Amino acid sequence: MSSSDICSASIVNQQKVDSVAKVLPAESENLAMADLFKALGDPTRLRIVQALALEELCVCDLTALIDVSISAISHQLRLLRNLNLVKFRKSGKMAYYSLDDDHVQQLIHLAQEHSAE
Amino acid sequence: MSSSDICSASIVNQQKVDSVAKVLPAESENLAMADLFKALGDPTRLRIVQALALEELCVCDLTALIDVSISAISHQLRLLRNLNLVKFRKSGKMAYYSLDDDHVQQLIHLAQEHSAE
DNA sequence: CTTATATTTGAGCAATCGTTCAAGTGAGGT
DNA sequence: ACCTCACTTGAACGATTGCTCAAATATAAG
Repeated sequence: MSSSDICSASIVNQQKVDSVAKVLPAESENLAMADLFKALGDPTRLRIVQALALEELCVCDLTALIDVSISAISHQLRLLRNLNLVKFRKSGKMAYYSLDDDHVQQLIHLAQEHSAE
Repeated sequence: MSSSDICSASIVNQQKVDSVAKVLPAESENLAMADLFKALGDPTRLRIVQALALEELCVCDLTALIDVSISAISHQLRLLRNLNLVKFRKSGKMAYYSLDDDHVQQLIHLAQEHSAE
């Protein structure tokens, strides 16, 4: 994008833009927030998180609950783990997953209110 | 996925799974919630929403604020408009955009708290 | 009417995503 | 030891995404 593609300076309210730019979160924080929303932005992952918000479940239980392959569930659980949204404990052959973040339930609750409009 | 891919019934806690399945939101609601999160899950769109949460801005202002082409901003604004997250008014040649949802600011606030951990 | 400016739109393209399949790991059971 | 079961992982695939470019629209001004 070259500067000539930007609207003429007289039209852009530079003062307004500057004051907003000053308050916006830093780039790194913006990316981190987007990653969180992106994680919840897939129906399969959202279902996983919704389920784990209710009870600790093993991969097997989640597969029975969500109509997708065991492998797909496991892949998505790894992604959620990497974002620290989900934690797990091993017991024998099983892996029991549960939520690892207090904010997630509130986020889901708010989203539910929005889509109920 | 065939049924033989699912863990043996004796291991899956069917009672637990059933009770969770009963409480989970319907498929359509799940998709709507995922769409909301997905909209906020892109750094460009998140920046747009963050900026509009502070002030009403025109496409031009947003372009000056976010380093991406006018066209890209406009495309993303249409997506946000379709989800009723953003509204706009026309005044002459300009289009002034602003937030159209009260929950969005709360969502962003929660996400900020999460990523601050 | 012609020109300039702000925005929208459609096509095309590289990059990312979510899935399945097949192979691998690791803890029990026989 | 062997086999089974729960789960993980890597590769490969089609589908979706977000961008740019070019053309279209619309309003204002000369």
